[in-house]
Amino acid sequence: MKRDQLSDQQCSVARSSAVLGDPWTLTLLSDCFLGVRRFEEFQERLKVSRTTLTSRLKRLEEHGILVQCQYEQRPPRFEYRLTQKGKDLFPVVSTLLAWGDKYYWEDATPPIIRTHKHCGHDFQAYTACSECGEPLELKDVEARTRPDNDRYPPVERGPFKRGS
Amino acid sequence: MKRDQLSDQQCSVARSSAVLGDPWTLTLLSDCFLGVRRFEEFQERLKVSRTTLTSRLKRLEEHGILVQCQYEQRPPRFEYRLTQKGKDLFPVVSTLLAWGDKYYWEDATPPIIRTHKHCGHDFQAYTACSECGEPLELKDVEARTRPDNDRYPPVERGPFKRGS
DNA sequence: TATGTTAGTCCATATTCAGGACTTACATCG
DNA sequence: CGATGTAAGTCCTGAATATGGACTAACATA
Repeated sequence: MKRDQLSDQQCSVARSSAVLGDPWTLTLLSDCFLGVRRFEEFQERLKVSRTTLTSRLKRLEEHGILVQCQYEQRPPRFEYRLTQKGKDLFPVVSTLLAWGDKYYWEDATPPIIRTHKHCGHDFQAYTACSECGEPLELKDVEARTRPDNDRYPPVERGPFKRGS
Repeated sequence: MKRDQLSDQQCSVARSSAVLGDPWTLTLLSDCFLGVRRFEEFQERLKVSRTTLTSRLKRLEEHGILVQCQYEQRPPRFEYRLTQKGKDLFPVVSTLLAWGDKYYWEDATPPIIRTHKHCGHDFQAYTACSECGEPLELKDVEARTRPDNDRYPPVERGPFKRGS
């Protein structure tokens, strides 16, 4: 299967991955959340080739995650901004960052520190249940596929069982 | 820059992306959380080429996210299981899934439904602040880079400002 | 006029991927 | 005994994608 066919799968992770699933896109989005908006700035920070950057920005635009805005008339200049759909990726990037901080910096201070203005503390993101607000743990989650989902049938052994 | 050099960057998202940032890896992990463990089963569900699957499994193993366990002596057969580091990716996959459910299924029933055994309800994941427990919102977060982080200097315009 | 800036495009080479055939090491069926 | 089946891969070839650097357009500034 090719990457763009992933968009047609009966699985939200597969569809999301078709758009976000490459190393530059995720890092690029992380930069968006830090306020980066311009081509040259992305290129300098990511150190990705200009062709690849162009294609990633285009894909994110096609999928409605970024919009190109003109910020100068003459000469015509554009920048990229997050749409609401893009802003809604904030939790994804935040949890990815939290995981990276945990496993790639361990006890050291991570390279980017974030403060929650609401409570005034430096924080990490964690994930919780929308219904009861408790932190989400793998062992408390039971997944089932919708009956008509023949593309991703349930696993025989049953999800989340048998130790490691 | 090449993908594996991302692992050396002063940015947790970049490092995480170096390992997870491709469409198959994320979908593969999602299947791991559904209980999938065997080569043939991954291959059949993901419909990815066998060579690519082999390389992804190898990478996840090298990074300590999966371990290969022998589940049968004769003939020797192996399966892949999540380590603790791998299980800690559950929030990442969960938020990615929540985003996909929101934007690719809108009001329809998403293809995979998850129940929180703790409270008994079907749920979606949301992300919160580790210090005060409030749901995390982009506008409440202020990010700063560690002073000695010359690789990812702060953005001039300041993070998270100026509307869209 | 010369140089600089921003947002790209173009091109040659290098790397990676898809899809299918093949392999190894056994178990089972007739 | 020989044929077929199964799981977990490897090997191969052609196709697609990425890299890095040069180049371009459309202006602004010195």
